[in-house]
Amino acid sequence: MTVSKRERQHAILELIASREVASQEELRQLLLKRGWEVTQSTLSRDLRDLRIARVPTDRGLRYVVAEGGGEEAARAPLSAILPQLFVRLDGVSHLIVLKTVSGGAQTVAHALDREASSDILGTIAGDDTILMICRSEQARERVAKRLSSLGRRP
Amino acid sequence: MTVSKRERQHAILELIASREVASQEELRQLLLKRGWEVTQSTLSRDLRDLRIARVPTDRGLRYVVAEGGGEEAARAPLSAILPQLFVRLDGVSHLIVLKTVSGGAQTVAHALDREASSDILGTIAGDDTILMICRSEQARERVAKRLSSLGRRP
DNA sequence: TGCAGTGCGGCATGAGTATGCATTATATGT
DNA sequence: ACATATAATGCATACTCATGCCGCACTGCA
Repeated sequence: MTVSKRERQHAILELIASREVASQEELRQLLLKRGWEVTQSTLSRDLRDLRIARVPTDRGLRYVVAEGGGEEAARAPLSAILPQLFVRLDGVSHLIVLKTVSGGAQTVAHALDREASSDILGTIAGDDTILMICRSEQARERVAKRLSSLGRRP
Repeated sequence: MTVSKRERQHAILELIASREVASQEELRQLLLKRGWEVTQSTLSRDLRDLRIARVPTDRGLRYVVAEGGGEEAARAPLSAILPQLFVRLDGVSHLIVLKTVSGGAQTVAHALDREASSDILGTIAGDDTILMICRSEQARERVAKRLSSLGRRP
């Protein structure tokens, strides 16, 4: 019964939103009172589907709906995404400006951040442009060289 | 060593912010590589202190920093929000790059703007990174010093 | 009507986390 | 410096959650 699953998950969302639920067993009891009889296993899967997490609060662990409906951006390595998204690159002083295809900046910036290069202090991304702050001009040259070659499609 | 606890929790914050961590055991291994040797118990407590939760994502369960007060934090002074959101800071020339937990950059940037320091020409914030343009290198040093101490959690 | 395909959900159990208790380190008062 | 109060942490274990496997219900199709 697909309908019952949907309704149950809906009930779960309402419960989580309206009270403090600390465990799946507690949630199970609450659902029981409303006529839903399920096992902890099912709740574990429901909570996964609904992206509901158990977060530490002042009053202990509580289930809450994870924000942002979950993060975006595939966690692919730079080498995998850059050839697809790279447009061009330029630099001056400690700075590099990297252009990507429209909407690609955040993805590339995250990939860059994940590499945690000491040459790069940080990145700031808009929609299709990334500003990278490098530790020095030498660092900038190294980074620019590497990104250029990575960005060059295979 | 009280200091070590603070530093360790800071390291955890950075790790969580920059990689996908699926379990406390995995986190323990990562910390080991950086010279921190602790048990899972301690990590459980650290994660509680830092309000880091394990949320379901497309790629499985991952630890993420739970969002702080949100609206509430929006008007709080820098000294109140920075300890919660600060990850690390670095600077070069006239620039400071401040890393925050995911989604924290806008909040911190607003707080910075509200302080209207003449040392800072302006700020640009992405999702988890803020670029601050300072009036001079001396100004940069002053600001960096202050932010570092504010960011150091109590 | 019979059969393959798909999804849901229980059961059992392993994976993963939280915590009471005891110990050791650190801070505070005299 | 010594004694006492507090905080930090490890250990062992109870608690809680995630998941492989299996059966059942339903669907589409020949």
